[in-house]
Amino acid sequence: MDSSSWINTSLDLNINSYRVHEEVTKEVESKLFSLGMSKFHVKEEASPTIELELELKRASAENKKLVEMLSVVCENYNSLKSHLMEYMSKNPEKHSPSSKKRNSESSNNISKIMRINNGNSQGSYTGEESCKKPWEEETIKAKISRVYVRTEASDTSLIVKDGYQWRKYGQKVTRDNPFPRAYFKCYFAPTCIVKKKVQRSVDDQSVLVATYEGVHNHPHPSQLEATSASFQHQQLPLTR
DNA sequence: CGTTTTTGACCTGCGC
DNA sequence: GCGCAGGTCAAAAACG
Repeated sequence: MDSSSWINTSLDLNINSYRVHEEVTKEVESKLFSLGMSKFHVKEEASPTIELELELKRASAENKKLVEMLSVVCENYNSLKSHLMEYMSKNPEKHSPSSKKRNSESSNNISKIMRINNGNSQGSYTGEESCKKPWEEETIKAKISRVYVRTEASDTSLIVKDGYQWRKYGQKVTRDNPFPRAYFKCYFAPTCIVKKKVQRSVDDQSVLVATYEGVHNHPHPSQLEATSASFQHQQLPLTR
């Protein structure tokens, strides 16, 4: 269980709630635009302005409600998480890794994350995923996420920079895709069982599709660096 | 010389 | 049961 991914998820939820507000605002603005009104026109024409202001107020109220709902969901989620942790610590033998079975890519397991040119794919999951039942331990272990990374079409390397340390253990050409698929294992932590498959997209050759299986049982290397840096910073006055 | 990557062989699950 | 396809292993090659 990677606690950092849980934290990130709740952060994402907060971001999503922020986006709700942003989207509502944009929606109202686009409505204004479609009606052929700039912000200046709104000031000039009284009756549609009132109507729009009312709509904006209604949207704001709705947004506020959604934010509140999200915070409640987050609270419930965190409480469930702590219950799960408690349960797992009491029954560790029930959570040993399952036998080597092929993980079927069931649709409810897959979250598609589109990221172009950012090179950072560390544990970010959709809100839908964050609401998973905590008792679905196996599902969490087999958690599959996809990351799309745009690269130079001429670049033939299958390297997706995400901060983690990966060791390539195989390459295969699959039937549905003429481009080879590379298989990687995370070796940042010896106990980490996360795997990654990287293959060039059939539709767009400049896009690399990285499929992550499992959840890292260690923090992201960049977080470790930050932690050790802050630790050193705190230690400095003592070493004097 | 140690580490990483490559690549062919082998294993396993699934569909017929 | 058989064949196929995807996934993994491990020896050899490449690299720093």
